[in-house]
Amino acid sequence: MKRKITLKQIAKELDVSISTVSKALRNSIEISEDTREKVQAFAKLYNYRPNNIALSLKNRKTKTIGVIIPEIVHHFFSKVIQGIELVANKRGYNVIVGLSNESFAKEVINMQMLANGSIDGFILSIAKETLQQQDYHHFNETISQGMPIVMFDRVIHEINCDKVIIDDMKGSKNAVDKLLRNGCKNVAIITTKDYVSVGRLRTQGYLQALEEYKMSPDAKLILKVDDELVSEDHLDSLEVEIESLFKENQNIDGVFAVNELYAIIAMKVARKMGLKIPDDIQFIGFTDGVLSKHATPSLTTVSQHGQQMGEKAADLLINKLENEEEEEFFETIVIETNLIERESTK
Amino acid sequence: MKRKITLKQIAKELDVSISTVSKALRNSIEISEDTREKVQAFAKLYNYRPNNIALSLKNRKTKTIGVIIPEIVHHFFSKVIQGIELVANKRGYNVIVGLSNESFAKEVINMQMLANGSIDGFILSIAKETLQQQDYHHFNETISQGMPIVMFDRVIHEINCDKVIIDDMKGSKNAVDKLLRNGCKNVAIITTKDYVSVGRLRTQGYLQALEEYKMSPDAKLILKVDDELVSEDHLDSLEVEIESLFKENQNIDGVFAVNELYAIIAMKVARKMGLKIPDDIQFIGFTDGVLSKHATPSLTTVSQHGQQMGEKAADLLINKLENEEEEEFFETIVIETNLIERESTK
DNA sequence: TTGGCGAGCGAAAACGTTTTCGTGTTAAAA
DNA sequence: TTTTAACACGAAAACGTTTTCGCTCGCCAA
Repeated sequence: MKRKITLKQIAKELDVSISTVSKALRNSIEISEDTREKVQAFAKLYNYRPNNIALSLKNRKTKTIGVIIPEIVHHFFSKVIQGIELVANKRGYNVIVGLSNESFAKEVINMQMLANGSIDGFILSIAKETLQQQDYHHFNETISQGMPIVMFDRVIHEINCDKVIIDDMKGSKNAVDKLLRNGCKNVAIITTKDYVSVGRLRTQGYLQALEEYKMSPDAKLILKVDDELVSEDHLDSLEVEIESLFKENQNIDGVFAVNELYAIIAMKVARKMGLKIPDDIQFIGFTDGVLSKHATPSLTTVSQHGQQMGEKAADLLINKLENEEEEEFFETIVIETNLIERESTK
Repeated sequence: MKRKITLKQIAKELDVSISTVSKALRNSIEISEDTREKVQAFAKLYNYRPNNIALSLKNRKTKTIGVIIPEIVHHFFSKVIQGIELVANKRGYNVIVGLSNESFAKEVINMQMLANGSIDGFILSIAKETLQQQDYHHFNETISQGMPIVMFDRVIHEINCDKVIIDDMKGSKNAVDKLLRNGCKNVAIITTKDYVSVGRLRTQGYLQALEEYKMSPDAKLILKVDDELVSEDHLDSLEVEIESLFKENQNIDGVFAVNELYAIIAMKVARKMGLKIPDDIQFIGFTDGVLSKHATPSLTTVSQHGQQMGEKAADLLINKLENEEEEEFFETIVIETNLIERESTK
């Protein structure tokens, strides 16, 4: 149960000064070859590694980035983390995660826990509650204290920081386009309440596509789901809502859903009602995940490239961290979406 | 772009010593009420928070736990992280994640990165490659340096540390039991190569169940999948293998798979071959996830309670960290599995 | 007057590094 | 012999805390 060995102990054992040991280990030419070899051999024997915390304190940087996401049991977010971790590790950084659980309070607390020196910068996606309350003081405070932030997916454009997003509007427009091109005459959308920015944008894309096809939107075909319903197991009521949407609008022959779960559930309802997919009705979901790929029929989706978003975000952050130039220049990277065609569309 | 304020700066501004500021902020009775109030007001104004790194260095503990898992884009592992994060935060700890990607080298490197003072202890699940190579020196070294480890799910019993596991054998025995009770006469198993301990144990449970029903196992009904095939998109060959399993053994009327993906794919193949689920053939998978719940038909599974595993592991680790008693006493907690019955069984 | 005591505060060490700036020794140059 | 330069190394500061110990008052009792 020996503690980790330190420079001081090595110095004592070898009867030299701490500085000499430090320099010897870093191969300084100041130190004679003799001493260098002796020290290095000893250090190797005892498996010496510099204490990270001490280095962090000295260098005033931790080589760690903090990631705060709304939830982790979620294909998209875990893909993003995978991407972040990939480039972070490649560039010598660690990743520390915090979950907000979509709660404003937890987001604030988590940021405070990390902002006190534990990390060099943040990568985050904003909690729904924060979006709803529109209280962004914690972001601004963090930034004004000199800690860079990169936001992804759910961002606030008014905040001065780097961002990585997808073109939600274009992505969903393309999807709806596809349905219309495939001959759908009555395309419904299953979306979220408007305060979730991505939901709003995806709805706009839907409307744009219709407009381009000279079709006027029908309010009855727009289902705005209250998020409370999606919390884990309250999906039954969502099924009911979708079922009544279908029953009251028998002419629906295409459905675009703003996430894969909604789409999968809608497909289930349709099948239960005896509809044939994709002959009677076609489906496209947003956010490609494991469900879409392995459902039957497999679901055509708009891929968000979560991992790529994570990689870009990490690169953006680390670039900022390692550029001392302080140029107050913020980028917004837009990741291209693409449509992955599967069995749920013709 | 002001830096975070430090004790030293406060001391200078108020023309007192650093010690006075520190004591005043911690409400020491050594300091007069006057001074205390003055200091606290100033600190509040400038939003002072003690620097975490400095505290870590001084206290020789970081209040951070390191988690190393094979992959994160995986329902089970992300559930575990969620559990870890939940109790860690509740008890004042942060969580820093490393991904091994099932690679021995990455596991070792990640552990080294973190073991140099960044964290107080590890929670981990072992990479497949490590299990295969049976090289565990990095675990033993870490432990002998006084850093506690808690292993979960994929563990090595020979290593002296706390563990959180499920009773894989019992879980799968129960599942196969269920199939046999439901009238299945020829139950196949889709499992992994034996070096993955959980795969091996689950296979044993399958054999036990058969034995109890006085049925002799049939080697042709045991499909050991090579993991290479499961890497992302090489699932086609898995489908082919399963298809030939079914074709060559037309009498199969029950399938037990050691993870949900295998089960889902097997169901797909069965359906393609015109079999009715659960009338002609019944399915049970191990590891409950999002796929099982939303597949059609939904899949009966053995739930592993990932979140609970994470919570237990975190509690175990933090207890050890906060108990100075050094009693060299290691626990193994076994989480009960339970069968979640859905549409894929009668 | 002296001694003692408590209140209020500061100096300094410690955590483990890195780095700057000496300093002493030796060998070469003058 | 004296000066100089190179060489090899050590002392100390710094990063931001907390905490122990000691110091200086002022006051009270003897």
